[in-house]
Amino acid sequence: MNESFTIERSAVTESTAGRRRGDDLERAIFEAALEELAEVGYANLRMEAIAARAKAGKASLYKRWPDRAHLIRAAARYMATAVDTKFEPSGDVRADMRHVMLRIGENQAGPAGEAMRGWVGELRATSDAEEAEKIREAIEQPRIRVFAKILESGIANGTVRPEALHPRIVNLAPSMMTQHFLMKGRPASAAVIDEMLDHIVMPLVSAGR
Amino acid sequence: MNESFTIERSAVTESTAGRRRGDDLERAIFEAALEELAEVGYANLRMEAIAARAKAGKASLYKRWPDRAHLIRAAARYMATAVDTKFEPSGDVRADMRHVMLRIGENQAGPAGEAMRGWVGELRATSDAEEAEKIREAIEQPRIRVFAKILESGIANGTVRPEALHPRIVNLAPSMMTQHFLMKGRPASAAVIDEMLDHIVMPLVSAGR
Amino acid sequence: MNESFTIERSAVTESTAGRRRGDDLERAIFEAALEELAEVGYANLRMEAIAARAKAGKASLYKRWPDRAHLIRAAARYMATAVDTKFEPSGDVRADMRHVMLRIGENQAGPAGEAMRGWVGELRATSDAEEAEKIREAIEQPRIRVFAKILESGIANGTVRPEALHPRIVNLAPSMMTQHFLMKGRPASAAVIDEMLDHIVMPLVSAGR
Amino acid sequence: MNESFTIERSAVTESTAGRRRGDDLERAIFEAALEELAEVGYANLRMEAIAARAKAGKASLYKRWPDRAHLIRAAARYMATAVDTKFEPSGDVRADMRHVMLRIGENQAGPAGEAMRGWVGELRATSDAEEAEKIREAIEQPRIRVFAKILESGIANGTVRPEALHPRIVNLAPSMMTQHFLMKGRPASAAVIDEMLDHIVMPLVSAGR
DNA sequence: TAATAATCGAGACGGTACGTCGTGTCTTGTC
DNA sequence: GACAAGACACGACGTACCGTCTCGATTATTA
Repeated sequence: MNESFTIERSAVTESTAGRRRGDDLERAIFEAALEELAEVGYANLRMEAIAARAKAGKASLYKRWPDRAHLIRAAARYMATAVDTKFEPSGDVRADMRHVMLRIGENQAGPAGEAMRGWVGELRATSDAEEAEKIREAIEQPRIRVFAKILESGIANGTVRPEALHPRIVNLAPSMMTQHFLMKGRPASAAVIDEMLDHIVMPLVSAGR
Repeated sequence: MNESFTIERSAVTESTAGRRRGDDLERAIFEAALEELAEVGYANLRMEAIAARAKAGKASLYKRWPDRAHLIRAAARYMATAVDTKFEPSGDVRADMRHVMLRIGENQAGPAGEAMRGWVGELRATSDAEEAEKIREAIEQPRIRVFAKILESGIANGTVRPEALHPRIVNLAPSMMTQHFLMKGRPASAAVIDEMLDHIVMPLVSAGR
Repeated sequence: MNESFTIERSAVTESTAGRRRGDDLERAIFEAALEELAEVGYANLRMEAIAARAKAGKASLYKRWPDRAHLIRAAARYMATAVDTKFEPSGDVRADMRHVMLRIGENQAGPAGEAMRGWVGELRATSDAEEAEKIREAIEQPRIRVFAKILESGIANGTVRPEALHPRIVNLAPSMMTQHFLMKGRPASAAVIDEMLDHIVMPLVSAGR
Repeated sequence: MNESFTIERSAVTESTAGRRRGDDLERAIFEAALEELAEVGYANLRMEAIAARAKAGKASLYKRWPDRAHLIRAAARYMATAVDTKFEPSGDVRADMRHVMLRIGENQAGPAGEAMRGWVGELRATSDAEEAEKIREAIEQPRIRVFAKILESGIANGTVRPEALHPRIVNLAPSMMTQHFLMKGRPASAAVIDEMLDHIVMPLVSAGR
């Protein structure tokens, strides 16, 4: 699981001795929250456990975020900045998509997956629709951009038909990954991803049939 | 929201005067649970509120189901028996799919949607995978059957290519409905359904391209 | 502890096979109640435990007595009929008193003691004063009579002064037994009884000082 | 009923604004418990009612005392510190005893009486005998000391015989008060106290017969 | 002797209080 | 002044027992 960022950051944190403040403290809380999330899942997440693991007071948590939901969303955003890095298409559309989908799966297996699960569980039509929309876009937009780039490279070399750039199609692969993860409790395996590509995505986007 | 079944059943229930027992009581609890679910959502659901609305003791709830999750799953199953009735394809594949997808959306707007949201929120890779699989199949199977029937009717009249019966494709439309509902907080509108059909589903299943 | 009456009566009960009714059942409940009382004490007494031990339904208990308190009072009365038998004074006032006080102590060590403890615990100035008075008299009267008889025999042979028949003095010895049992949790030992007699009771009642 | 200490203390409590903690809170709970005790009696005492009256959470009660019994014992000790103040004998033994016995009666009519009733009701030979002994001594010792002082003053002026200092005799008057209160549900009246003194206590302790 | 009524055992039920746990607020003392 | 620690008010949890009620089985009474 995403151990990498934890180690990397904690090195920074521990360099500052004594009592942490401001951003330093915030980072420590995020990492504690994400570790808890990965260990016990959103449904069993306790604010007290996060505070204890971060060696922080509960007040320091509630000063920054009004409740568990907001804290986890912020933690998810914090993590996303480190994870969703660049991706350069190779030209082989199927291989590129497969690669990105596998990476999405790895991400879902970590705290990010649990964060999304919790977010979904508390979402309602009556909730603050605007904020929900923002968060959803924050999750989807980077992925859409990556898949759009892949498709554009395919259009450029003639393997993808131009109409495939329709947003509904561009978003199809990550949507299927999300749906699989939420409903089955674990990310799609490589075999399942292959099926998705061969029976759904590639037939839809391929040029010259 | 699904008031129909409530009225229908309470007629049966109230015919038996005095203290409710066994199935009578179970029905009353289910209906109270579903009403609460629709009103406050899974995240704000309280066992005490269900018991109070059902005019039952908490012990009567805990005697039957070990926790909130089991109760809601059972309530969802109870509801499903009344809702997922037959559907006869007309031969017009797109119209039939559109009709069923709209009905799925209506269903998601009621307690069934909140039940699924709660179920998803508590699902984890480490949870009892077997039971989760059973429940998921109980949700998906009836829908798969309906969509398979629609596609078969299309194959019969030559509007659908035979390869479209692949499970991954058959399950595509309901999956997109689920994904939309979970991530956006409300069911897909008619316009969105039209886009799904025109850009994703119909191109994939249509014969003679 | 008072096993004797239990064995004696259960012989009668078991002679009647099948389902018990009426007085037979009532006796079985009393004995179950007294056994429970001796085992767990009044504070931990459960109606369900009594019913279970008596192999009776709870309704059979509540049909006869409105609550735990009434049941235990009735059980105590039932037991008293067997225990408070006659006593013939020997003429030796101190020895007679000592003997009766020891018997009171034995009685307190059994279910009767727990019954009294429970009765005391629930007594209040605002409670039904009339019934409380009746019960208290039912407990005290037989004892008063015994001690009065002892003192009368002492007056007859000149070892006791006639003024000792004042009710407050007659009741003194059993009162001290009761007080000791309630406050110390166990009946007065023989040594304590000797002290009571030598320092309190005998000096008060003895003639010719 | 002992309103005096309530007012006196609450003045201290209310001086500190905001949320109460530590001893402040403890005092508030004690006073709430004693008021409840006086109103509904030990048998009908509910932890939730005490918490509500003290405007405290149940957890704050259970953090300090494991159960109702311990809380009430602590409350009784708290109250005793304010009540069992000094008493200086006048030399008139009968008048002094009468005065102290009347004060004991007043005390029994308040929450202290209900506390003792509850304590007695839960006492058993099998219970923690050591703690029970401690509590009993805490109740009796101050009284014994007062009565011993009275008797000593009588010995000094020749109205009391020296042998009257035997513990069993010294404790006799308060024991009779306790026994009367427990068995009759209300403290001994002045008339009853006079009888106790004239027929039991004074004859036993008076010198020169 | 069979039918009928009463009583019983078993235990489900609605309700209340329990003792525990987690939330979000607030206070204290430390850095 | 921001922080760690944790006490606090609140409220839901899941459990235990109360006193009521329902059910079918057993027993006594009447036909």
